[in-house]
Amino acid sequence: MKNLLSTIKISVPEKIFLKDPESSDLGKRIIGNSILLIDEIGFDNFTFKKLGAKIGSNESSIYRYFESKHKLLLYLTSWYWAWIEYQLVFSTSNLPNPTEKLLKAIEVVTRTIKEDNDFLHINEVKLNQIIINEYSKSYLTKEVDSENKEGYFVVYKRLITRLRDMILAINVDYKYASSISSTIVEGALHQHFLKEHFTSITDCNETVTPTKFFQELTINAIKS
Amino acid sequence: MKNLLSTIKISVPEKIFLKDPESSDLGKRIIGNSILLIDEIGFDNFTFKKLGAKIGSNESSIYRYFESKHKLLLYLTSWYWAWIEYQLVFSTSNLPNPTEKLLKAIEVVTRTIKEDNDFLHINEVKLNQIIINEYSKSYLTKEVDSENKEGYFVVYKRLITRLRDMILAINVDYKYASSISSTIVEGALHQHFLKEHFTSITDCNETVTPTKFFQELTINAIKS
DNA sequence: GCAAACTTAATAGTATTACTATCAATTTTG
DNA sequence: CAAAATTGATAGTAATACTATTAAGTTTGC
Repeated sequence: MKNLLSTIKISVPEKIFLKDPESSDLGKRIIGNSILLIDEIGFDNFTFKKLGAKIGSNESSIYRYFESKHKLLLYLTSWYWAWIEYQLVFSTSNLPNPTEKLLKAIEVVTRTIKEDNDFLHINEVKLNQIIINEYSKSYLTKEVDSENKEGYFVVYKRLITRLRDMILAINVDYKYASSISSTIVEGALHQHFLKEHFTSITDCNETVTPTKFFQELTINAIKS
Repeated sequence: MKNLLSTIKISVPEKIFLKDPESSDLGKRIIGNSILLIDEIGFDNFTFKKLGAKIGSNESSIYRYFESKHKLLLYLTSWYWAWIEYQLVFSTSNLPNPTEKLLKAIEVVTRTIKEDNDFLHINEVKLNQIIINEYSKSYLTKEVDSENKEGYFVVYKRLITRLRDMILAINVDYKYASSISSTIVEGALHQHFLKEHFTSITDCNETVTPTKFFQELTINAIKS
């Protein structure tokens, strides 16, 4: 994965940022260090002032890239889902068997991220933690409908749609292909959260993975 | 449901509040109007100052009931899940068939709340909307582990556990009874959110319910 | 019936947040 | 090399999320 990915650029909807953080050194430091800082203190406690201090830059400079910390979160989440989408497309493209394809796709969207080496300035392991802990906050807002119209959630929706199409390729008559796809992606994040904080209401742990759970669940759902 | 429920008191963990809001007229107005206000402007924009203005009382008086707006959200969510738990126990208690019991339980935890009349000062329809839009924010915090230890999430966890036991009563060998239970409850909230805001990634709408989706999903999962 | 205890309201104050605006210094580029 | 763009520094604002104090009103217990 390493070499291939490092040559492509993950594409995030342009309206999310004021100035593309990939276009400068400061921009990359903003992205790279915001991941470290949000992972460390949580999105609620995260401020541009603290980030400025961490990267030896000024609050006002960061505001030239993102108009708010909410937009920065939208950037990070879009980047993450675009990265997952790339892996999904890449790792399923040469599988001829539709069921194998689906199982692989479920693995890609539900697995724990264990290594970070694809992109120099981005720690994918910590970004994955941020997605688990903060993703819901990006859409659970009063502005969700207008932001959805602006296209801030296209990447996420496209990922769910790809998964749905793989399910329909196995069984066109399954009535809940969209709902099960959104349940797999959101549900996997939730199971990862539960195994870290509410162990009594999940079966997932170091040995039992959300991947296995959702693979079985999906196969049983669509094959009957 | 009406008469029976209005005579009982929904019990919320005591540590959540400084002074029991059920114990005074002001307390009830705080609860009742916070539901209306949070539903109207969203939890992020909600402040005790605005609530004070709405109920013709003072910010500082509200702080004597709850030490923060976060604690108030924990109160509302605990109250909601305790209310759902009551309905679950009550409406399944006299069903002899374990599968019928489970299907009824899934219905109770996934259905849309349509009427509010059980409790005088609480609008259950709007409270349900708050749970859909804000529940995740109550636990997606850096304080989740210490607050979990304090018992702030016991009601929710007990509800999931009850559902799990009904699944195990049908099939003791099903390996993911806890995970599917937590997926049903969290997933249903998510599907309700999607049908309001991201219609392209759900099959649920006015005619297709999350209830039917999760009932089928669960039956297929545990019976194979 | 009245004092003590408690509850509520009003006011003021604090540190922090989430920005915006301005201007100067530095770097890039055409 | 001059113009344009980028960054840094400083200052300022309205709002947030509280805490503290005091006074007025209400409830209660003997």
